[in-house]
Amino acid sequence: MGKWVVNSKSSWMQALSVNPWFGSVPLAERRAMLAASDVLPLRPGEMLFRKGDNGGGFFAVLSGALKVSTLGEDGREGILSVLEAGIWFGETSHFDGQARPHDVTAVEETEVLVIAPAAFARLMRRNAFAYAMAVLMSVRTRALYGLVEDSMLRTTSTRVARRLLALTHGDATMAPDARASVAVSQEALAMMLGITRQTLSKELKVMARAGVLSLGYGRIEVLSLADLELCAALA
Amino acid sequence: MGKWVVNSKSSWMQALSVNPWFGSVPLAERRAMLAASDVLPLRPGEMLFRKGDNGGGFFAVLSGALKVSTLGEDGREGILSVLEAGIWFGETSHFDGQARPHDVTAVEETEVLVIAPAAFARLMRRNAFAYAMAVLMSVRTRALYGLVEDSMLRTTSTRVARRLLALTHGDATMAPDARASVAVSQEALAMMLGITRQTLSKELKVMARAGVLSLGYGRIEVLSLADLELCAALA
DNA sequence: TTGCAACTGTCAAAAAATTAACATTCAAGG
DNA sequence: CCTTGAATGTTAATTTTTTGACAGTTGCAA
Repeated sequence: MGKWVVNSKSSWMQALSVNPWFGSVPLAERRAMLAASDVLPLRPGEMLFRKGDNGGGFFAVLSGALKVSTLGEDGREGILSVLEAGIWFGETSHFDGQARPHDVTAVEETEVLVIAPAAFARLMRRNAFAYAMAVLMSVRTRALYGLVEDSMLRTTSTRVARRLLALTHGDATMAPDARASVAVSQEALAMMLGITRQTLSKELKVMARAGVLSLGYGRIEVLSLADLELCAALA
Repeated sequence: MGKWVVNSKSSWMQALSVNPWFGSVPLAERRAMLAASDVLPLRPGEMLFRKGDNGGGFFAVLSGALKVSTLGEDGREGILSVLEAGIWFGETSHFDGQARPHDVTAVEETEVLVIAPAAFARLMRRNAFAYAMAVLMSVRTRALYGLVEDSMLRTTSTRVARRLLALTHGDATMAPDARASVAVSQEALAMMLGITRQTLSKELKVMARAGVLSLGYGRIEVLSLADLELCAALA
């Protein structure tokens, strides 16, 4: 393995370790993970895997972004989450042996780190890695419970605010600091919430008029994080 | 440890092993789990833990049933799942160190097996146990993804059919064979779906008129499992 | 710079769910 | 056997969301 490969792998270590989960994994395991991984480039629109595919690879986003989505019988698309740099995903199928539950598609020029099933199985024999995987899944589980709760007992406006808040924090399993501007179309945000663009537009307008947000073309600026948190908390 | 305790622990082994997940855990781990556990009896309405509680115990239902629920800000209650004999639960908080995300309440006379946090941590040092926990969580994750998808891109009638189907199969993480009769009030079922009793009643009536179900007092009979599966599949 | 595709804003009609109210039916205990 | 609390059945009015339609904007690329 040449110098350059080693160099780039150590720079991934830095970049990936900003993710709180990966950063909390013991260094020895992190090194073992990177040693077992390959890089896969994806063009915008290219699918990493499809719903129903078999095989238990485990992935991390090095750069770019992907969407996790499913198509309903009627053709409507639901976006379950957006995977950004630093996020690890795809472990579920390895453990339960079932097919992949959704489509995962690059939404821009993207590089993905791949740990092949055999390498993953080998890593799982290390107790610290197995523990780390359990921790990763517990975080995912909690996030999913949140989504289920949202749909069961929160109003549309609250759910909009909560989802926006999640996007400012980087969404998905884990990620750090908040950003003021979210690059997402209203169409896409509506798909994440399982509502129509028109309904979302109306809710966003209300918050914009209240001075919480500013709406742009394909992006939403958060003017007051505190106010947004208030919107997310009240109903 | 006296003869009777040992006897009852071995009978639990039998009873608990009908759960596909627990049954698939290596026997040595199962024995270690039971050796590390205690029994906790609960009266109807008694809470095992509350949303916000701290501590990472791990539990199994020996007999009876519990509900997993949360109260919205407005006081409406959402039932996330029903835990019946053989189901293991409560592992999430152990791994992410966060507070319990919901209330868990006995709905009838219930016995719960408890593995205390310290014992759980000890078990986690065994690789086979850690692997088993990862498998358990992967199943839970998949079930949760299903719920999220349902709320995003399925019609109410389909969701009713799917939830009923889940109940006939024992619901929750895992459980075996289908039963023809589900002992649940329409009120409770509506709470599981996040809809009102009236809306549910209307949907059930439609299916009853179609000969798929028969509605009783506090129970729903599935007349044709095949037809119910059809209802669950079409929209 | 012009054309175009993608995105946002808005409206009205239709569909769906909630709220509130009330009658009826069931089953368990006295 | 009868009372009573709990559960179901049903309706009308209201609210919310969807559907479908169309005009106005934006940003990119020819």
